[in-house]
Parts: sequence; structure tokens; C-alpha cells
Amino acid sequence: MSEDTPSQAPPAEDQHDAHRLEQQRREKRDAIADLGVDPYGSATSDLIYLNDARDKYAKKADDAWNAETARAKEAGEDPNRDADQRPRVKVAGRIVLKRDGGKLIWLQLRDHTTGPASLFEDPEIPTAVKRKLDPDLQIAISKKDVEAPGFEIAQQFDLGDTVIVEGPLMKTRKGETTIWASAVEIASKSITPPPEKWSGLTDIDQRYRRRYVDLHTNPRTMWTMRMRSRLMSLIRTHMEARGYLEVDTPVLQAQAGGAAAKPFVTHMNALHMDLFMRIAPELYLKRLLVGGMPRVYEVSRNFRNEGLSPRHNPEFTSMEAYEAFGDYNTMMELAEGLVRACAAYVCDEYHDAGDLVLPFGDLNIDYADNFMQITFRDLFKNALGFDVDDHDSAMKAAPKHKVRTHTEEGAERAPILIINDLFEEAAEPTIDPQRPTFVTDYPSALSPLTKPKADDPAYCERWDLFIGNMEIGPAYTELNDPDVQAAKFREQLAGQGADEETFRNFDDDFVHALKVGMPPAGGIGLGLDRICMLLLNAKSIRDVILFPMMRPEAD
RNA sequence: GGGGGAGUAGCUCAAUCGGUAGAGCAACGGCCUUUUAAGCCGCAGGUUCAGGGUUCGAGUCCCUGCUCCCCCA
Repeated sequence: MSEDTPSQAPPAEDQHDAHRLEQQRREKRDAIADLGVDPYGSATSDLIYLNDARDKYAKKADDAWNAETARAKEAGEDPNRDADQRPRVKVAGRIVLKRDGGKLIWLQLRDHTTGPASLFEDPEIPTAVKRKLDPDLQIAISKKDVEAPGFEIAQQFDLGDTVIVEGPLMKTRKGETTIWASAVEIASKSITPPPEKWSGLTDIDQRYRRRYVDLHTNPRTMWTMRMRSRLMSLIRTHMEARGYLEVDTPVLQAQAGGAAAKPFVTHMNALHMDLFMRIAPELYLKRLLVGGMPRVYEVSRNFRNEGLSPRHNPEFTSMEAYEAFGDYNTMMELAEGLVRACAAYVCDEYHDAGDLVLPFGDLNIDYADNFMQITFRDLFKNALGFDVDDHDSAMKAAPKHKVRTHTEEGAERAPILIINDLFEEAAEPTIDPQRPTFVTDYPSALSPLTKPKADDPAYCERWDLFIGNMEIGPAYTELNDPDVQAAKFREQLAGQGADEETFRNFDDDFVHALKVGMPPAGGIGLGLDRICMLLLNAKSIRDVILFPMMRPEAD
């Protein structure tokens, strides 16, 4: 790390304002160092969070001490220090406001448990966020009362510095809970000027790129990310309670299987071979069923080399689970229970949330009632007016719904792909976005890893869950006949040529695993980022991913 | 890939018909020991995303490029 001290080169004439502001902060940092204090602090014990500190205020002790100081003043004596029974706390926080009164300096400190006072009156901020936070905690640093060199250090404080304060809890005349500092330390000098103190960082690009600033200036972001973490934990607990074993399977794969998507390619030097980053963990998890693990799940980071959108990040997180001797109905119960449990957890954070109804943009999504069910076939026919099997009508309807009937090379696209596009274009939007809905019994041709229905093999035992106009994930009764699986792989390879939406791999080893014998099973994949979007009311997937994909900053 | 919107001081934003780029916050120099987005006085801070063009004159109009947002393929 390079040291850039003021003793080096004085500021150049043409230096930008940002550099000037940083230089001033470096000078303050060095002034602190000159007091014999490390401006970057060290390990500190006995710290409590700001909301806990606020809770320790004791009115009785505060009143008693005020009475003693009044008495002492009247008598012209020093107050009896032993009479000070006010609880003492030691806290760390970032300075978000500073009022320098000369001999008395006021600070507002923030940590992950606090937010600006204004937030609590902002109707845009969800009650859940307000409920979870306390206002930033006030500190008073009196030249008379703080031990040396605390006041000299405090005079070098800037907005954005992280500081440690110790002292008794009192209330000001206006009734604000305050730590009256007896000792002050610096934990980390901030060289970069912070965003504007009232509006914070609002530039969406900067919020994603510099999430570390977004997190401490925007309590809503902090809340969202903390809630995401808790939901992940809740999902794991939910799965463990049902006897599922969490496993890790390869991210680097010789063949990217388990879904139809473009993979990222990378290269392994040691074996002189290209590898793919997984687009789904499915085929490995099913191998574990073959191996005798009855219930497995993986919280899986998947990678798809496709576009970015408010609903797509190239790396995203899914939860896939497989249950031996289950089927797609088993998975339906699992999914509904899991989503409802997550919704209940989030609702619990809202004071005024009704019975399991959560806002998502303009929608109010109802997680209380049983999720809706409709077959692919019925939904298709209701929306388009003809049957799924009616390929002629499909071809005629395609242009109206902006669905391509031919590839860019001019070849005819397979009817099933046109059906699928029509379904996505015209049928999916007819699903009530406020009622979570399972669309069941997809065409077998769209689902090469799914077991066909015994009474109607053109359709298969698969559902997709839709909530709030988003696809949350599919589940299957898993195909476990190796010969049928091999045939479907071959069909996919041969049938659609270069069409991107088809599987392009024949996974020999997976078929081999099925030949060893996989028990009948249900499997599920849920998009966890999207579940977080729904439950935490985030308009963009980037709002629930700490560091979303961004083009590198030009410099 | 196409369409629309945006990019101005460290941050948040102004700038009328094309006519001297401004404000608040932050910073800096002062005053102030119970302040509440503290206040008062003073002082600074700009490659208007980049490059080209039109014009007496461009933040503003035109062209090209870059980045972000939204919609579409």
C-alpha cells in the first residue's frame, strides 16, 4: 500500500476538488497521528451496537444525577461523582452528522442498527425498515468532560469517520438520548468525502458500483441485504427440518447441463481443456440420488451467458432440491410451504402487513390462500383460443405475438418452440400476478428431464411457479428411465439444430448414473433472487444482489 | 441489435428562445458548552461525459463515441 502523506508533493494548482478534499482529510489523519494515536484503530472489546446502547438509558439514574449536579451548583461544590449511576456504554459508529459548537461537539453515529431520523417520517420507506431501526445515536463531546486527547481527536473528525465513544447515557433538554462522551477514539479515518448528508447516494450506477457507500448511507439497502441473508438462512432451516442434506456440487463442469442456457466458458490449464461454469446443478444432484442420498439440496450460484435485465443477472442463486420417492406434487407442497414461510417471516417485519399479503410495486401479493393451479394446456387455450396441439393455428398466431416462425438462417423452427414462445408471450401474462400460481403439466417436448404423464405421454409431470409476473422456478417428477433419457437427449441434439433454446449436450455419465438406477423422485429449482425481489419489494434483481454485474468503470 | 430517457462542483440539483455556469449540503477561515438536516459571518470549489461540427456566441442545436436507466428483438 502506498503512503500519500502531505509531506509529499504539495497540492498542484490544477488539482481537482476531490483531490483537495481528500488532501484535507489526510492532513487531519496525520494530525491525529501526531497526537500519538493510530488513526486506523485496533481491535476493541466491550462494544455494543447503537440500538442496544440507546435501550440502556435509565431515567431514574439520569434524574438522580441531574438532581446531584443541581444541588452541587446551588451549594457551590463539585458534584459527587459517586452519585453518577447512569449506565455507561461503549459504541462504535460512523459519523453521519456533526455540529461543532466550539467547546462542545455533537455527533450522530450510525451503524447497521440505525438510520437517519428523517427516515422514520418518510412514507416511501417500508414500515418493516422503520420498525427494525433506531434513529442514529447522538454523542456529545465536551471539552471539559472528555479525557485527553479525546477532544483534540474529535476536532479532526469528518463526516464518514468511524469512531469509538464511551460514556454515560443521558437525555438532552429536547429529550434526545445521548452519550455524553468520557472517552473518544478514532477507529478509521475516512479519506473519501461522503455523499450529501441528507439525500445520500442516489445515483443508481454508483449505488451498485460502490455498494459499501450505499449500505451505510441508505438504510433501506442495509435492511434488504440483511433480510436476504435471513431468508437464505430460513430456507436452509426449512430444508434441514425436512431431512434434506445440503451438498456442494461442481461449478466447473465439462458439460453445462440441466437447463437450456448459454454457458460461460473458461479454461483449465492443468488438463488443457475448456470448462463450463454451471448453468444448473441438476444433473449432479440427481447423481446423488443414485448414490443413495435420499434428500439433497444445494443453494447454487448459477451462471448464464445471456443478457442483463431487471430480472436477470449473469450469476444468480437458485435452490435446487431432490427427494427420492417424491414427485412433482411433493415438490408443490414443498415450494408452497417454503415460499409461504419466507413470506410469513417478512410479514412479521411489517407492523401493518395484513395476513400474508406483501406489496410488490403496485401489486399486493397474497401468500395466505392456497396457490392457484392451472394446466399448461388450459392456460394456453384460455389465452390463445386454440389448443396446444393445433400447430396450424399456432403458426398463424405467431406473427401477431411477435413470435418467430423461422430461425435467422431461414429454417423452420420446431412447432414446440413456437408453442412455448406463444405461451410465454400470450398465456403467462394472463396469470393473476397477485396470486401465486402453479402452471402444471407442460408438454414433454419442452422438458427433456421430466417424466411423461402415464396417461398422456405428450405432457409431463412438471409445474412452473409464477408470482408477480415472474417465473420463480420449475419442478418435475424426475425422469429416471435411462433409455428414455438417452432418447430425449438425442432428440434434442438432432431435432432443433443450432437453436439456442435446446439442450446441446449428451451427458453420457448422467445416463450411466440412471442405468445404475435412480429412485423415482421429485425435484425443484427456485430462483432465490427473484423470491427476495418479491418479498422485499425490489424492482430490480440488482437491488437484492450485493454486487451485481456491472461493466467495469472506464478509467 | 433497435427505440426512448439521462450524464453539470465531492454529493443532491438548477440554468427561460443559443447570450457572463448557479444554489443547498460537504469543505476551508472565524464565533458559539444542550445542538437537532444547528445557526451566523467570510472564503473557495467547474475539462458542463469525451471528441468533432454549426454559430459572433453552445451546458443548451447537429454528428460520432462512452456510461447508466427503461422498453423492445
